[in-house]
Amino acid sequence: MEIREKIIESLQEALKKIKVKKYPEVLLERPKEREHGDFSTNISFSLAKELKKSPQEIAKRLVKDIRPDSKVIERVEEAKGFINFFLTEELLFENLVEISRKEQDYGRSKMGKGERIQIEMVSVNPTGPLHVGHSRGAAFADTLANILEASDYQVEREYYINDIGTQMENLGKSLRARYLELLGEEVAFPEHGYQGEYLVEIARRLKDREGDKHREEKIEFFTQYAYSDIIESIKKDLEDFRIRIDSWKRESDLYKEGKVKEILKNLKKKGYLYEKEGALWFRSSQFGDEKDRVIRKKDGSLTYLASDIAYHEDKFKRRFDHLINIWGADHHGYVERLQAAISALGHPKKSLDIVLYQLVKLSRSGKPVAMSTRRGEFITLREVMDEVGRDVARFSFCMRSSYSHLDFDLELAKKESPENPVYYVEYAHARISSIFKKAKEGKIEKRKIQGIDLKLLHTPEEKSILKLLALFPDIITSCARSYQVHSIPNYLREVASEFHTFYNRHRVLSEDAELTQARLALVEGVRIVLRNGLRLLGIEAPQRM
RNA sequence: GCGCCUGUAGCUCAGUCUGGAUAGAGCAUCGGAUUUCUAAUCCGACGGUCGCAGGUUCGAAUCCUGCCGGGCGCGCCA
Repeated sequence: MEIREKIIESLQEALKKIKVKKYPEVLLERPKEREHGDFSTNISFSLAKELKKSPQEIAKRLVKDIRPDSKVIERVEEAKGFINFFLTEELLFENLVEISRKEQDYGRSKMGKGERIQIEMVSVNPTGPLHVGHSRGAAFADTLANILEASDYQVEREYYINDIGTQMENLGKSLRARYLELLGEEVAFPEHGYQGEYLVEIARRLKDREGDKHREEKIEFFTQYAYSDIIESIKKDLEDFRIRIDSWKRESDLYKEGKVKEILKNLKKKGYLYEKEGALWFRSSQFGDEKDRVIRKKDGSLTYLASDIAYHEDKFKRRFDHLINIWGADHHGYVERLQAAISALGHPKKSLDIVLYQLVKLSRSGKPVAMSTRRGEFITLREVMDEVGRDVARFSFCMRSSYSHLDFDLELAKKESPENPVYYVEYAHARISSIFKKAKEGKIEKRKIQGIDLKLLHTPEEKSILKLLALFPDIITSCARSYQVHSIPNYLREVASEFHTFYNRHRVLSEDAELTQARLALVEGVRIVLRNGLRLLGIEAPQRM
């Protein structure tokens, strides 16, 4: 049981002695001031009105009735109406033992109860390489997936490939133009063509391998060729960025399997489709969308919405308990209509969550960098990895709320790299590894934690560390609840900071053999938490730097 | 014009969901610390009308309304 729950329980016991119509929810917060305890609650304020007593009075009364579980709560105090809880040392020591016992499992919880969640992530159109904007979404989604897995959800990560439509035709036309160019023919570049250098390279590879034998080939051939080449490079990029994808779903398969037709039939049967001005419309406004949407155009071709609805119905058929889509904020206009479709199909609106992330505002030395896949102006994920490194990129992209507009300056990220938070955290880990190496060299053998007198850890620095380490599971569950990840990097920074402070004031390896053992146990706890936290971010904790 | 996100220290951002105690970090700037397990470190100082104006409340960065600035989106495009 979490510490938090234990405190809440003891408070609820005391609350029973006070008669009110409705008991307010007990909310615990972490006070900013150390003297306000380890946890505090403002519950007496919410009771004040009904009881017609001052919060101070109520708090005092509650404090008297709280029977501090001596194993958890050292003491409870009333202060200006707040109730402040101070944790016992024993609890923190016990927690350290638990960290050491659970090791890589410390921080995991049973929150999800094995529920199946599918996360749709990245899903970049296969018309060009992944660029830096996509990589924020990828890093964010992958980390969120890791967090949910650590919270006992079964997660499938899926990449949805829009591999049909006008864009693919334009891609084929563009490759054909580049190929013919290389063969010395003069061709007009297609109007909506993709101008990026990568297509020239694909054309060159095609020519080098197979010469001019595709001169008369149809567009379809070039589309397929470009598609395979690009999707392979996307897979490689994701792999190198350590993004795991479990399932690749192609839009064209939905058509082949007849699922789009099926969904139209289904919607029609339910009466959610109607003809107007030669087109077929979906009554999305009935389900909260601002207006109805076209699902089949005048020319008979289907819109994206058609296959998207089919796609989501397909997801539900695959029996997930919950769906999460991670989308760039530029797609937010699409959220309502998809939610409308989900409702129309009879699924609870809550079964699909769409988490948006704001796009990265990329700059170089303060100058904005323009991004456009079609014009071929972009910084690729590959370039970011080469330039600032995978770990810096992943950490930076996850450090902020997905809702905040992230500024990412390439030069700054490089220049500041020695002071970059990710190195700060990694450095703490490397220092600890170094201590253990040194201990080994000095023939100091770390004993089992059960036989160590942890009471020797009594300095303020040691206590802060113990308290902070105890919060780790809480941080993870709150991320899992909110579908946000930025508390992880921020928490790790805090852990590293407490460790560095401790390190500068105290020695781990000393003449005092007992104290040495206790401190080795402490820094081992820090090491485990840092490593587990970094793993959630997809970053390997280094032994040395 | 409408919709979504956003505005907190010189810069980049936590905190806003669930109102609470003196609004927190990092970077930058300035000053200090090492005969010691990694100085990619530590300690200290400086720095705030929480965009503006109202409202609700015992209490507002947090909730409500209006306004202003920034980003994104708003097609029978993809």
